[in-house]
Amino acid sequence: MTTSGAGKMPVPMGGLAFWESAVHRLDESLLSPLPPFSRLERTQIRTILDKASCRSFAAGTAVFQEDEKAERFFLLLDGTIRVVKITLDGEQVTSLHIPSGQLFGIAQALGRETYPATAVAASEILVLSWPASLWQTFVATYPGFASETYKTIGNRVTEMNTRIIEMSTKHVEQRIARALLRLINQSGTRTPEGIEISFPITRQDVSEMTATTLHTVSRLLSAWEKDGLVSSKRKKIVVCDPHRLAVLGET
Amino acid sequence: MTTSGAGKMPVPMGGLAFWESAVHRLDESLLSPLPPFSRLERTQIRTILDKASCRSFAAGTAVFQEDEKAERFFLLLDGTIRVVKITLDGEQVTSLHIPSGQLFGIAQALGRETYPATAVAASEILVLSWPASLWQTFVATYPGFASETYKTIGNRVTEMNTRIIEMSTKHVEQRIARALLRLINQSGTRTPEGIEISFPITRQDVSEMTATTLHTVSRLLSAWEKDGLVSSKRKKIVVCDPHRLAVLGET
DNA sequence: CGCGAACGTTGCGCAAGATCAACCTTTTCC
DNA sequence: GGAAAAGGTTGATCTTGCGCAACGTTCGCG
Repeated sequence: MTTSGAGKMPVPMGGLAFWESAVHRLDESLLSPLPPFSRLERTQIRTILDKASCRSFAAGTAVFQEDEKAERFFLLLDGTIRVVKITLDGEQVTSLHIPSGQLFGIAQALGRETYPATAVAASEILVLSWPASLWQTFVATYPGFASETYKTIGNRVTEMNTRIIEMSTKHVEQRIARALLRLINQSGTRTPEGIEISFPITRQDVSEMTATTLHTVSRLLSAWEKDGLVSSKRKKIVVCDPHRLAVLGET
Repeated sequence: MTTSGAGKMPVPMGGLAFWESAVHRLDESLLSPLPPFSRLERTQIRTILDKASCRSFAAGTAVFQEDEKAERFFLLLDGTIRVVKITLDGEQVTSLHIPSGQLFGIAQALGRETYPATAVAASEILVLSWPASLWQTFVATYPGFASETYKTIGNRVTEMNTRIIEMSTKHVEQRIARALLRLINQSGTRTPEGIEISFPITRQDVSEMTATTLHTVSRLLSAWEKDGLVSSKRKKIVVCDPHRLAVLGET
C-alpha cells in the first residue's frame, strides 16, 4: 500500500519567464473553442488575451506549489499537467491529470487563498495566466465563464470520487488498468500500434496515481505486454487493446 | 482491500413528508449564524425561510439518491449526513460526512443536473430545502452566499484529497485512527469518558470510510479498547485519548 | 565516448489484511 | 416473550502485493 520511498526529486520550480506576455501573437481563435470562453465575442476574448501572460514550462517543473499564495490563475494551452500532493514524509501522490484547454490553479473558485496542490508539467507545456484579482471580474463580466468553471470543478470532484471508490474496492491490477484507460481518454494519441499516452510517463508516475509501487506497475506492464495488451518503452505507454484492458478493469 | 460483501440493506428513500413547510415555526436566528447566511439581514433571512421546506428523515433513510435529478438543494439543520456511493456490485463507499449547519446536495454549484452521490441520514436529521430554480437567485441576490458556498466546496475537495492521500500512503490502522479523529472533530460530543461520535456508527460504517472490512475495524477497536484509547458499545464510539490516537495516525 | 543518473526488470520472502467461518449479544418487531 | 435480524467478536487460513535487493538498459552530458 505504502508507495515506495523518496523515488522522485523534489519538484523544481519552473525557470524564469521565457515568453512573458508575447501574447499579441496569440489569436482569438485559440480561446474561442474552449468551454469557459465559448459564449464570448471575439472582442471580449481579445480583451482577455491582452490581460494574459503566456509562458512555457519544461517537463517536470512546477507551475506553482502547494500552499503557495494563489496570486494567479491559469489556462493550459498545450501539454498535460500532473496535480500532485507531497506528504510530510516526502511521498508523492498524484490526484489528477489536467488535459490542455482547461483552467487550473483556480483556488479562487474554491474560496481559497492558497493553491491546494502542486501543478507539475508532465510534458513541456504552454500556459496562459491572469492575476487573481481579475477572477471576480471574469466571473461577473463574462457570461458562461463562471458556470463552465464550476462544471470543470464538478468534473474534477467526480474524478476524485472515482479514485476514492477505485482505491476502496478495486485491486491493484484493476486500478492500473483503469488509470491507463483514463489517461488515453484524456490525452491519447492514435498510433498504428494503438492509443498512446501523449506525454512522457514513468512506472513511478503510474504508481503514484494508483497507490502502489513502481515494482508492481512494472510487473503488470510486462505481463500485459507479453499478452499484447500494451506496448511500452521507456517513459512511453501505448494501449494496444483498450477493450480487453477495460474488461480487466471491471468488477 | 475490497470491502466485504453486501453487508447493508439497499438504502431506503426517506418516507413521506412529515413536517413539510411548517417553516413559520423556525426563527431567523437559526440561519443567521451559519456561514452562507451570516452576512444577511434578518428580513432577507425571513424571505429565504419563507421559501424553504422543512423536513425530518429517520436514521438510515436517503434524502436523495445518486444520479437523481437535482431538483432541490438542502441545508442540514440538525444531525449528520453520510455521503455514499454505491458500486455496480453493490458495495458502499462513504466519501464524506456532513455536519449540521452546512449546505448539501448543491449539484448546481458543480454545474451538474444530477446529484453526484447519495445522501443518507446517519442519525435522525432535520433539513431545509429549496427548489433548484432558486439557486441562481440566491447566488445573485445574497452577498456572501456564493463565496461561502464555494468555500464549503473547497473544504470538501480538500477532505476528499486527504482521503486519497491517506488511502495511498497510510496503513489501515492509521486510516481508521484518522477517520475517528475527523469524526470527533466534525461532530464530537464531550462526555466524562472522552469525546463521543454524536451519531450512531457501526464498524461497517467505519470500514466503508476507510476502505477495509468490518472485521479489521472490529479487531482494531477491540485492541484499542484494551489499551484505553477508545471505548465503544454497539453503534457508539467514544475516543478517550485523542492525543495518543493522533500519534497512531501519524506517518 | 564513457560515465553516471534515471529508468526499468525480476526474483524471493514476508506481513498486512482479506476471506471464511463460527458464534455471541443486543435490538426489533410480530 | 420469543424468533429473527442486525451488529459484533474472534480464530484460522490464504492471498496480494510490498520491501528489499540485485541487476539490466537507456539517456544525457561533460
